[in-house]
Amino acid sequence: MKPARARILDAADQLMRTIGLARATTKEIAREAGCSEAALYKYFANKEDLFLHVLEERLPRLGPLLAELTEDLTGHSVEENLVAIVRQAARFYESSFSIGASLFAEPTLLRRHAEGVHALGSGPHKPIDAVSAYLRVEREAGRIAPDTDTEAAAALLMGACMQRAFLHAFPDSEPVRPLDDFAPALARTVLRGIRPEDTPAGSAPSQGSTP
Amino acid sequence: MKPARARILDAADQLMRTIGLARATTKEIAREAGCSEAALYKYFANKEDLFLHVLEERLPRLGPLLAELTEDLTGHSVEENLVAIVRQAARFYESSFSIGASLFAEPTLLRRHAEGVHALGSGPHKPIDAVSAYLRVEREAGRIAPDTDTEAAAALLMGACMQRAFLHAFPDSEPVRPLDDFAPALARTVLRGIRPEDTPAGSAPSQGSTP
DNA sequence: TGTACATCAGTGAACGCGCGTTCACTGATGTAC
DNA sequence: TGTACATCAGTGAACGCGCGTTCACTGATGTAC
Repeated sequence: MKPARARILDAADQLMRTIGLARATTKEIAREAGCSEAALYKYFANKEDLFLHVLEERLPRLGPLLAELTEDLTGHSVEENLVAIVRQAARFYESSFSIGASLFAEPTLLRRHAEGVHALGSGPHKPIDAVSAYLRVEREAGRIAPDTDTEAAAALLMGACMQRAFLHAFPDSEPVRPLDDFAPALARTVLRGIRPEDTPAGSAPSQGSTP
Repeated sequence: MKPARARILDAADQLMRTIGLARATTKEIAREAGCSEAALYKYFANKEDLFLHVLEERLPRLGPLLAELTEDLTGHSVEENLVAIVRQAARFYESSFSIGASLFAEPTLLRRHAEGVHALGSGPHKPIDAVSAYLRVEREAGRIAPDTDTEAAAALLMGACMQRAFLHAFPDSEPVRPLDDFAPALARTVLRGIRPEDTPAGSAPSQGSTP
């Protein structure tokens, strides 16, 4: 049997995902962990402290994602890399969205969590930054357009992944597009754009009111 | 002075945005609305009922956004339309994100809200659907590429707007890119793509392992 | 090996507080004659 | 106009319940001699 502390963290994590942060009471957590309520206070100062440790120790890290980006860049095409990035990101957001979102119900907890995350030099903008950094490398290498707004491209890709996680977690919602279909579609759209084929690559599609 | 019912809804809406759903107690709502706690129960069956009415009557509608899309399509360029869409969507998500997110702390409330929204024929996928529908019109008109994946393009644009709202609501986060900069950057990137200029428009950038 | 004590993980039961909700009530406004 | 009654918006005070937290305790395991 796992040590009690780990069981408590697992239980709290599990309950936050199922019955929600608001209904994850000390009684329920203790029941799920198979211990007494008093035991919670042997390992954590109070309930908020417990939740902060769940967030720190149980929320998926985006380190692996970032690692997958920075290595073997040139081994594959840009499109292949983008597909891999989108797949990873979509999974990451899918596994962390509902817990992350529920923090907005308790701004105090959210703030404390944000401080902790900030102190570790991390933050919710990190995935976008990482993708943007990857794209800058590709731009230097001449594998994407030299005037590419890498931040915008990264925001588009990561945003779509996060929104997909949101739609997935929303009840009674239509099933989301399968990842095997979603990831290539995003990569392809960002890479090629939606401009009609006969438009010259260098010209701006809209010129405003120039005569 | 406003009628009591409206003041109560305003107070609850306000508190959900500031101190959060979890701390928006009947006592606080009554205080903010300038009435007794008992008065809440003259207008709403219980606290959950009150919150559901806040969501229904105080959350911004996306009707205006949808309306702005469907009229005067051809009066402007595709890029101009996309910029307008992104601006509207970003504002919409910014004003509804924190309340919407906090519902994930109370899955029962979220489910009830989802049922209500579903019964009205709406849902969180509606903005994406609306943008996708707009893009299909442009595709029929030949103003964007005939093989455009309109759903993917819409998911990219709306996702980036929602993620921006998330980053904006997250504490201690770096300031988000101003809308006047953000909206044109997204529109331009989706329209043009990030492919290098010398790549022929018709050819697929990656061909996999074809010899 | 046996005995006395120390350490440690964990508990049952109680605590007080804040919550959502209800109840009998009040004072102001409208209405009939 | 005055009087008696009805309606209505809203309240003060209390209610019981569930919550997070604490306290004195227990039984198992380790340790010294």
